[in-house]
Amino acid sequence: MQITANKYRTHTTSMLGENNIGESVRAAGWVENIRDHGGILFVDLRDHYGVVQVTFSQNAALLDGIRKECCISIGGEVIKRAEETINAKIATGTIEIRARDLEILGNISENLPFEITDSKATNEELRLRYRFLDLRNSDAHKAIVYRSEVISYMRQIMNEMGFLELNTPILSASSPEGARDFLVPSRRHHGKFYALPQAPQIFKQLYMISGFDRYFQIAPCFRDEDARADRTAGEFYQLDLEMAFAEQEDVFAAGEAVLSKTLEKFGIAADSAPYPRFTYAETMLKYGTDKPDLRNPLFIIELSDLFAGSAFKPFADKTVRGIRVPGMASKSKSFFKNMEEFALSIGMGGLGYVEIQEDMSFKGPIDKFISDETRAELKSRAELKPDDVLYFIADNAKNAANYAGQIRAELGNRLDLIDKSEFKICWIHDFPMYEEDERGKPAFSHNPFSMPQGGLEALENDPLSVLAYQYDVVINGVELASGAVRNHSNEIMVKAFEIAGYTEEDIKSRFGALYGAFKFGAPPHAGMAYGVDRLLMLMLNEDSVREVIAFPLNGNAQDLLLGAPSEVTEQQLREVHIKVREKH
RNA sequence: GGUCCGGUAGUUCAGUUGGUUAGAACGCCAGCCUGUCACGCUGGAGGUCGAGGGUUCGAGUCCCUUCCGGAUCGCCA
Repeated sequence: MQITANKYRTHTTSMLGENNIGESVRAAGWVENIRDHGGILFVDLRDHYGVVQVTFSQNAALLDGIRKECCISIGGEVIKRAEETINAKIATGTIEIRARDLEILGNISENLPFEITDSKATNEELRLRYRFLDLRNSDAHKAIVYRSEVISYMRQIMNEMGFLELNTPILSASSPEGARDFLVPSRRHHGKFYALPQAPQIFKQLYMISGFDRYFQIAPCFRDEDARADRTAGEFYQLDLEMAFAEQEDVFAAGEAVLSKTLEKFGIAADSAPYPRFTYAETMLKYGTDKPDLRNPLFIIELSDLFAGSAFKPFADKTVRGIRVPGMASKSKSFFKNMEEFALSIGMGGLGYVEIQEDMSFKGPIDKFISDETRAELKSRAELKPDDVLYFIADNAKNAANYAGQIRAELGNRLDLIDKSEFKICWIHDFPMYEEDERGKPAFSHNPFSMPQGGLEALENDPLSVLAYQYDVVINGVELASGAVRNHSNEIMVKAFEIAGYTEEDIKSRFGALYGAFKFGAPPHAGMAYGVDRLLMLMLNEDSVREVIAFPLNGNAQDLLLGAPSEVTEQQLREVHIKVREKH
């Protein structure tokens, strides 16, 4: 990190070391702490790169009025520290600067709203209001540097793989499908609006149709939907990629390459590629979710057939799933009671279980409803061993998988079965093209632009049985990427939309750009997009995406630092032909 | 919009069955201290207990309303 020496500094803290001993240097940064020992005072001077200790003795008056977090420039001599005063915790710990002069560069800092060295302990609202102070904290600061380095490396990998970084418009058209758009009123076109892109989807497909072979972009995406811990309000970044003349396997290979190389480069111990794959149907049965946390060793098994005509009403003719929990029978009564309470809290009717005794007999309230034959089948199917517990989840076909998934996740947490240091990656593929909506009609379940497996002919079958070339990457239960082989044929597009209740005219009016472009020869193409913020969150083992974004909106989609969203002047509103209605 | 949890000093929190002047730690201010690096020691300032209303002899504590924050469901093709 070389800098040009100027009146503020000759060295950054990272440039200072034992080879500077005896030199006259100048450093600039912020006062992290002042330790006053009477005859000698120590100042920790922090810059972007690190910290160096500065000492004052006879010239202590230089520090009059100086407070923590003042921005200063210090001139002085680099001194080797005595052996017993070396601080191994900092990179510059074997030296210090004996101050000769001091210049205050900005205002004297006011009392701080929170301690910089411990800012993460403060509530998030206050941190975001003073984010420029929060980001002085070395961990928060490093997260932003790390973000820059990771993104930069991903760019490098994508370039090496022959992808071109191509930009797409920010002011674009509102799309009727998907998330709520952020709208931008037009001044020149009365009553009309731009929309910020939810994703560069249409444009990257248009790039393919334009003959560009491989596209990528670190793309900002905007969605006016409520935030979550793993989902920022308003905007987020994707590593978006698209490939022409590509099949699903080509995207898997490219997607695995960029992810595994990035994880390796940054020292994350993760599964190496190729990543395990699960079809949507498999993961819904085995893990009860389409974003399984594979760190949790528990899994779900199908038991419905064993209880088809059962005397036990709650199981009879229901979808019944089981979860074997090894070696858990010794758990306290309250543990089982609390699990049942959890089950009720998520809407389940109850949560049955049996404990497996030493002699392999079952114990538990519902054992009396289980026949010897069923008991034997359960033992073999669940591979039961003494001291195991077998949980039963029974409900209608629609809810059973979801409930079983939640029970699996809850057991994993309560029994502390999840190794937080692990990084478990998988593909989920073969998503259904359609699902039933509230009225029992087929609706697109994910992306209407995906290619149905089997093409036009497959669309003649029961819509709910049609699979799409649609896939996700999941890490530790977080949906990290999503992608698809795109439909590139108008014939299939018309048919696919017809099933979901749209006419050809609907397509022309709503998705006219793609429909019109397909008419002139579109290449088969496929792609995917990684959530950059989520990936960084996982790599840094943070619980919230907001930790890896320099200036995130808060949970209510507000920027407390700049005060967005804000009211605007009447003049501004007039220019864009907007009248704000009274709130009621 | 629903559900759950929370709001007490600058910050993080404690506060018992409703009962004296609402506490601790860190930070801040003053004094002392020449080797600390979470410096130490002594002293001090700092509170509309989110807001409003109610019950009560008495409310941080109980009730109602409301505002704010977090998690979550809805939503996120």
